[in-house]
Amino acid sequence: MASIKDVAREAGVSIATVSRMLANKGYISDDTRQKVQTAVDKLGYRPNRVAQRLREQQSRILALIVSDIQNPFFGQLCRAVENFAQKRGLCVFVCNTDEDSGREQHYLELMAQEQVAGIIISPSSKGSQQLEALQKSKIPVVTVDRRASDQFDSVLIDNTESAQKLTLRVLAGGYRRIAAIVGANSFTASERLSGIEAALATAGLKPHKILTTPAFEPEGQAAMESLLDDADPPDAVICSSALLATGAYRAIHQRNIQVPETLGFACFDDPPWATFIRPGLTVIQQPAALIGETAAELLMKRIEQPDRSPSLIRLQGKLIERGSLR
Amino acid sequence: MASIKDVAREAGVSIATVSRMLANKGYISDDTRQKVQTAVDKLGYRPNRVAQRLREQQSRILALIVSDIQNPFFGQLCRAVENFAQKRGLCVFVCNTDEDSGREQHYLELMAQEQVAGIIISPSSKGSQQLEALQKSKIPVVTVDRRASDQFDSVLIDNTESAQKLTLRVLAGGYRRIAAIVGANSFTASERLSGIEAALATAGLKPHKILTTPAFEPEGQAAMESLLDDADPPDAVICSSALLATGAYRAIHQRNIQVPETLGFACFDDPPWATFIRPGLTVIQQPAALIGETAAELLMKRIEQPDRSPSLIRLQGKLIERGSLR
DNA sequence: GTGAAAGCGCTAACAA
DNA sequence: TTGTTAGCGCTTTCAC
Repeated sequence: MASIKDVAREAGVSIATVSRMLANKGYISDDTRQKVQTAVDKLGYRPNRVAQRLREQQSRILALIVSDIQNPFFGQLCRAVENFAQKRGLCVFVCNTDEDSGREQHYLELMAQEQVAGIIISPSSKGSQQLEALQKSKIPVVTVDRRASDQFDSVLIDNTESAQKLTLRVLAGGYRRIAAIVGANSFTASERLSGIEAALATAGLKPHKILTTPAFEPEGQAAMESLLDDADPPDAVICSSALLATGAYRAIHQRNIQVPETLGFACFDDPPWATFIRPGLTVIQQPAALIGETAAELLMKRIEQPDRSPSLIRLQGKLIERGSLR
Repeated sequence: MASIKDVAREAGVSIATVSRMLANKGYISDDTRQKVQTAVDKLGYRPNRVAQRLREQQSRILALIVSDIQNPFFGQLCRAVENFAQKRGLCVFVCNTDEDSGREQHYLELMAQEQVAGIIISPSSKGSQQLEALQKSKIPVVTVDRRASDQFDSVLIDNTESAQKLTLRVLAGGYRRIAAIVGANSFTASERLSGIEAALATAGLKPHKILTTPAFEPEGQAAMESLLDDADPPDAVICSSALLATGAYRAIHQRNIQVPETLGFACFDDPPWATFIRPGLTVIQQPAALIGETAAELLMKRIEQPDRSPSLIRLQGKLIERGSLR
């Protein structure tokens, strides 16, 4: 690969001139500009970003660290971040942690070594280790979907309010024995749960049952099965996330239970099958793309002004009715 | 951020010694090793990968360029590539092209500037521009899902054979007026179409109708609607990809058409809603994770031996029966 | 065993 | 308007 030296030699000028001309900095005579351009074209020269990065101490790389890019929510988020980056000539490292704090740690470390300009992360744990690593390396960080500490910029939805909205809708359907399946050790899930409880309280109710479980599909299915097997089963179930809902709905589906008549069902997130079942799934939809875009913008702001005080942006979850509630 | 200089000063040794010790190269006395380690720990030193990269001329970064990471097939593929990379301490740039050759060009260019170690790409076009760019920059390239030229290593499924297998299954259901909705300008789609035609030919049949359309959801829906509106509608439809099938099924769903009785339906890829509809969707499933892993391995081989002749690896598509065919 | 020094490709301060 | 040069942080010869 041709380097700036080759171009300089070819054009009969110094490397500084080539650099200036390419960066459009300082004055360059039309004649020289011409010569350099010709040399660049002839050699197919491309500036080496690695060298630029080392020299400029500024990387033009963003890191996105999430549990799993296959999760449609994160997929959407990723696209939004990537679109943003693309417009500005940035690149994006995508890292999946599978909610494994070891993997998270590994990537945080790696991204620090890579000198990335900033990190957008959905932190898997509130573990102090991770946090320390983030703080220590002075890399700008924005957390999404979850809040790790008030030291970082964060973009999330109004989980509690959205959960209230959804729960009120369940109550409006006449359901009274309302159970919840919620993710374990999850900031988001606990915010949502408190919204559910608050809404139920306004009707003088308590949750019929609360099942707390790791937020994966099989666990969601198992949880729903145990609810259905109960001597006193619920008449409606709310799941705190798409993966849990997917498993839960599978159980409902397999047992041929009538939704919404026998059982009301609703969840957070908008899984891809939500419109393929009958009736469709009533959900709180997160504005994933907007979250991603907002996070990216916030990150750029922090990169520019490292000392601004951290902000917390809450976006609105949207209730989408499709029929899985009476 | 502490640099190797700081560590050297702190430990009272030269930077060469620190470098050697960290890379575990050459002999180092236990005493020095101790001192360096202490300094490293004290300063929280992390080697700067950007500098390493410039010096070693070897980047430890892989690029993954696909149309859309939100497509579950590419999501799975991405995870497989990322898992592979993670194990080896590599990072992955993820780039989405939306099948836009301008965007593809942009990223190819950018990845060359980034000096990535290799590129895994699902090329959106056979456009010569793109190809040239790939060839010119001597970066190792593996194409997945599609073949751009026999100059590159490729990993894909046996599209034609799989299509035959699926079509024979359709025929076995007693369907005879079999239509196909296939992606336009797509290498993969045309391979699949030829398999469909070949299988039909063995039964002395021709496709009842072939609709060629950009492989997106709305187009799939429109195509299916036009088939259903036809005076002589098909009794079975095969879609060449998940996005088309998603749109197509939406049309079927909205019109309350009986599957598999009134209409047999099958497709390539395994959309997430495949098990949520009744009956489930019969598909040719691509081993996405295996494709990703294989591609990553192939890429590493080429990085190590740039001159080995390009190989084409065909993996088997898997017929999964779920009831959408009689 | 260890250190000095060159150089990866680039930008920017300073000189001319 | 252009060139010379230092130096970003690192690895790797080559001396000692």
